[in-house]
Order: sequence, then C-alpha cells, then structure tokens
Amino acid sequence: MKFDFTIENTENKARAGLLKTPHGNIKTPVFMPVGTQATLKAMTNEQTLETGAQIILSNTYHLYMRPGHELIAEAGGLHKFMNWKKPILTDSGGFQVFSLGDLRKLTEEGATFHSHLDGSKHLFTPEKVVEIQQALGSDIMMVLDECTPYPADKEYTEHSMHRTHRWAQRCKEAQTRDDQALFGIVQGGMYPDLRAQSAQAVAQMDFIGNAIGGLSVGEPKPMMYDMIDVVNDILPQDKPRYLMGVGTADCLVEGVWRGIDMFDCVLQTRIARNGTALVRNGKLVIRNAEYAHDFRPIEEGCDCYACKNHTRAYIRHLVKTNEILGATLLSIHNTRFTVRLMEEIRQHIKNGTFGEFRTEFMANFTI
RNA sequence: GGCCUGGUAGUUCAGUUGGUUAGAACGCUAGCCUGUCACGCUAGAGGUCGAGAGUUCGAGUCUCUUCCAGGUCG
Repeated sequence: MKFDFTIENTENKARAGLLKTPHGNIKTPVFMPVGTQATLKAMTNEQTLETGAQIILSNTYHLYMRPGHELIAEAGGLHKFMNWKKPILTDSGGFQVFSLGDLRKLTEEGATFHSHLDGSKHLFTPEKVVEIQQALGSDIMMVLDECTPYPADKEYTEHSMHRTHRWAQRCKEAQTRDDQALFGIVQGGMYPDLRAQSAQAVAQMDFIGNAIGGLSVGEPKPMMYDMIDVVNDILPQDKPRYLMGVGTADCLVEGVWRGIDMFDCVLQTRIARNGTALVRNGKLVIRNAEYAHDFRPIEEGCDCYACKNHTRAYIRHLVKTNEILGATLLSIHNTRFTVRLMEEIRQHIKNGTFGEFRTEFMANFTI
C-alpha cells in the first residue's frame, strides 16, 4: 500500500498519526513549509532537513509557468529535479489563479488567466492541473478549486462551491497514476450549512485525504474555528485533514485541537525575509532598533542553527544591510520554530496533556 | 589675488518667468505579511533652503556683503 494513514493517539478531537507516502512517512500533526518554486526560499535542502521538515509544499502554477512541467518531467520529476528525497505536496494552482484577481476568469471548464510573467493567456482545467501534477510527480496532489473570497454573498459562495465539487470529481477521473494521492478540498465560505454540505460532498468522493480551503482569507479567527468544527464533524475520521494556508502558531494549536493533521504556510519564510522572527509568545521584529545591541539568540533554548550560532544584533545587522544570510537564518529559525511546535504538540497528544498545553500556550500568545 | 560654478532632509539631488503648509530617491523609525507573482506593502519622523542685509504685497528663486567647497587664469 503506497498510502496509509494511521491514527496512533487522540486527545479529544486532536490526533497524532502517521501518514505513509512513497517518499517516506510523515508524523502528524505536521507543518509543511512552502517552497513555491521548487525551493524553500533562501534555504538549501540540507538546511530544510535540519529544521525537521518532513514534507514540503510546492506549486503547480509556478512550476508550470517556469521552468515548465515538461522540463521537470524530463529531469525525472520534481523530487529528482530539486533533489529533495522526502514527500512533496503540490498545490493545484487554484489559489494562485484566485490571487491573480483581475487577471483571471472562471468558467465551468476551468480558470482562464494571464501569466504574471508575460501576460500570456492560459487555461487551467481540472484535467490540466492533474496532468501537470502527474508530470511533477508529487506525493500528494490537490484538486483544482476556487478559493472563495471573503466576504462573499451566499449565492456566489454556493455556486462556486458546487463548481469546486464538479472540478474535484473531474480531477479524480483524470488521475492515471496510483503512486500519487489526490486530496479533495472543502469550500463553502463562512456559511456553516454550505461548509457542512461541502464536507459531505467531498467526503463522498472518497479521496485519500481531505483539505479545508477558503479559510484564513481575512475572516475573524473565531469564525474560522467555527468553520473547522463544522467540517471536521463530517469529514471521515480515518483520513488526513489538511487546513490549507494556515500557519500562525495560535491557529496551528487551535487547528490541531479541532482535529486538523496537516498545515502549510508561507508566513514563516516570508516574514523571515522581511526581518521578523517567530517566538513562543508571538513574534520579534528583529529589524527594529531595540535589538541593535541585543547579543542574545533569537530565542533562548531554541535548537536551530541560527539560535545556536548567532545573536539578534548580528541577524539585525544582516537584515538591515540586506544580506542574503539574514533571510536564510530567519527562515531556518522560523521553520524550525514551527516544526518544533508541531513536534511538541504531537508529544502532548501522546501524553494526553495537549489540553493543558493549549490553555497555557494561548494565554501567553500575543499576535 | 581675478574670474567661473556650486552650497536645499542624514546622504545624493529636483525645485518652472519670485506666488499656498519646499519635493524625490536612498537611509532612518515603525506597522503589516496565513494553499507566495513580488528580499514586498503601508505609514511616519527629519529642512530657520550656508550666514547676514536689501528689493518686493510676497524670496529657495532677484541684488549686495560674507563664509565654505570645487574649478580656472595669473
């Protein structure tokens, strides 16, 4: 069996499990750092591995545009192309097409959009997106969906949701390889009844794993948590659940608490490039003047390369002078910080102490 | 010593025939960033326009004096 998901321990709705894939096993709950263009920006594979990352996310849209999925297939697939031996999940491109805004148009057939690089016109259909992801050879592929914006009226949300379901079915039918898992995506905006309906529909399609999309798009957090609750009560217990695009520490803790197994987020590496470090009670804008003479590590007790070798003052200097190493060190730290948080959560679930941990964590967390 | 050319924000510079609270870039200070188009986005602080006098309703802008920097001639 190429894919298998086993839940090892639970604490209320939270689960600690093991997801088997062709490129290795993944201990869940898991945080997947994002390497949009076949690389975690500013990091080598070795550095990424050292953070404890078990799987990375890459992007159909970007790789299709550059260098092209044919070239990656010629290289022997994405794993070989970038020499990453662990699992890879590829996003379908639905979110990128969504974020292109005015550059795209959605029809029943698929999404027509203009390249952000040269303005050329492209069509992403469910079939095309599966074809590309099969050429890339990722372990986990995502169906093409429409990430419903927030706010959106109910009529639009419902229409969009149904189309996402039809696209999901088409993706499933287009799949020809059996060494890649295809995940479905639940939509439904911020309407509990639509979310429930979407969860039902996606569950019935019997994907290997299920994702929740269209959250963390600007809505208040309590609203997002409510949607997760509605959906997770319906999605099958024995399959992995992936909350797409979510990655602030508080959302990770609350997400796992509500039964999510997988997360991905660009935040860790993006804010790193903009001079911010993640720490236990929130964040540290290392770029700020108050750290100019601070010769402590980013976070006392952190086992990452940056914290073991460098000071806040030094990293601030690198950021201020726009040195590449600044982005690298902060990316390493932020990724390790998040992976370590997930490792800690997993252990707490196994010990049955996640509830206490969550209470304490949230009490000390400030945006 | 004579003659030119310049002195405007921390820095490099814009500033029409004199006309509201003198601009930009970079730097500085801060805020933002959640299935990444973008080492990004937004905002803020900072100037008695070298100094002094004059002309004018009004001067960064015109006149005179002076100081400083650079050039050039002897």
